[in-house]
Amino acid sequence: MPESTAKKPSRIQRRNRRVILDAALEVFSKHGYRGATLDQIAAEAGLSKPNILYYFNGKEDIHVTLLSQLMETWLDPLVELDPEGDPRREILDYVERKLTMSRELPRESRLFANEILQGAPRIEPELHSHLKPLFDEKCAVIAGWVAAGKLPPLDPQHLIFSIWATTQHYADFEAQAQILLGPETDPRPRAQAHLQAMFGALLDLPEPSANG
Amino acid sequence: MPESTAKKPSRIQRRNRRVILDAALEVFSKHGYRGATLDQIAAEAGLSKPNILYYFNGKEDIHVTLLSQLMETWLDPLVELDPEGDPRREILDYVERKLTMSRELPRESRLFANEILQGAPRIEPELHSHLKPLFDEKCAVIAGWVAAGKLPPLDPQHLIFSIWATTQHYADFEAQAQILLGPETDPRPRAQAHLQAMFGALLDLPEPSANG
DNA sequence: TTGTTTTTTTACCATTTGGTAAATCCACGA
DNA sequence: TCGTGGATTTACCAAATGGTAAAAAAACAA
Repeated sequence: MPESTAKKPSRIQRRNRRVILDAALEVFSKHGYRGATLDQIAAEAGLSKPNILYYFNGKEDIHVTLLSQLMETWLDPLVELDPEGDPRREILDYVERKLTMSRELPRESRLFANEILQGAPRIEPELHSHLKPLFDEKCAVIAGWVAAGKLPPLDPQHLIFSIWATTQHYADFEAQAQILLGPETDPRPRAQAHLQAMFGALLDLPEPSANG
Repeated sequence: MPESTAKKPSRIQRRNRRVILDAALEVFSKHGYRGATLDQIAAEAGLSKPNILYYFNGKEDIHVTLLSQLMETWLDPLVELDPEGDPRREILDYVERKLTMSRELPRESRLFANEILQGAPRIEPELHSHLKPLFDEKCAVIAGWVAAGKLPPLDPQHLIFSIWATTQHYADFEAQAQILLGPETDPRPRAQAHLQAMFGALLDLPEPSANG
């Protein structure tokens, strides 16, 4: 049992665990936790089912491992939001990073969406320990910008929700977008323009009046 | 078999089909299609499993029936967007209707989100026949407003996507919002203010300059 | 090469799950 | 009240699914 003891994992172990997690990401993100089967994951990974269970303690273990590993990547764009930077620039760049991520990591986005949709039963601890502190921290940063008059009055929490919702939408609801826009082209270039305009408008300070 | 022939459904049939569909909405929206079981639906409905299969041809039949019935309700807020109304007012009212719907019909929102996330396998025909024509029609309306100078230049398709994303977010990602904001209060009143400010800013016509 | 450890396969198992057949119950009109 | 058709339950089943035991194979250190 490679994972019970804390020994050094062999090359084969590292490779196969990676292969399994990648296959599981593919399958879980497409069918959700209960919709995914170990047989599908095994087929996708090119391994037998018992072999998969040699590397992981079970279906849930794979799922939790995936979500935990993903958390860091997932939060990274928000981590990069710099309290010292220009507020408007920082937020608009954050929007762009999140949109880029929805293009480059759509499976991860759908995996998270699936998990949250079902009430976050398996990832709730991670949300409390990782997401919430970061969220609170960055909300405070934005609130500070507002208080300093560098941004118009706005609600930091719901601003961030809006950024998450609008950017992840292009990964999570891709099937709908393809039906409505056609499957040919990636809608994200136009989405990028639209989102920059929308959040840009929200973040615009009113022209300081001459008599102020 | 009550549903094979097109006879008048009895009072019992109407009641039980309604009870089953409501139970199925509860279960499907919570666990997704494959995560939901007929036993769960039966328990929720207070009927036996074979009795459920007496009223519906199978699990998929229940799911498809649910989605089809929901489609009308779901599209209603967009149907009401009036080409003759004031553009800004119409769109902001649409945002409010969608947000209200995410509060009053969160199960429906999650049911759709689940289905789209998995690639819309069972609802795709409905999306083509119902959603797409309406979407195209209303995009044309908004594009007309833009062309008439009643709205600033904007992308109708992505505007609608943003409205969907931001409003449905409060139903679909409720678990996350509860962790980040606390489970006590409904975030939607503040969301309403935020979204009105955000879309309001986007829809604002620049003050016509004096020399223009 | 040989002995040992890690990895993989083969052959299963118990449970869950969607679904069915047939018997039974029950509402209701004549 | 009785008969009939609709409604419900009981007793199942076959397939799918998560998981295990143990043998076989491969990798590797000596």
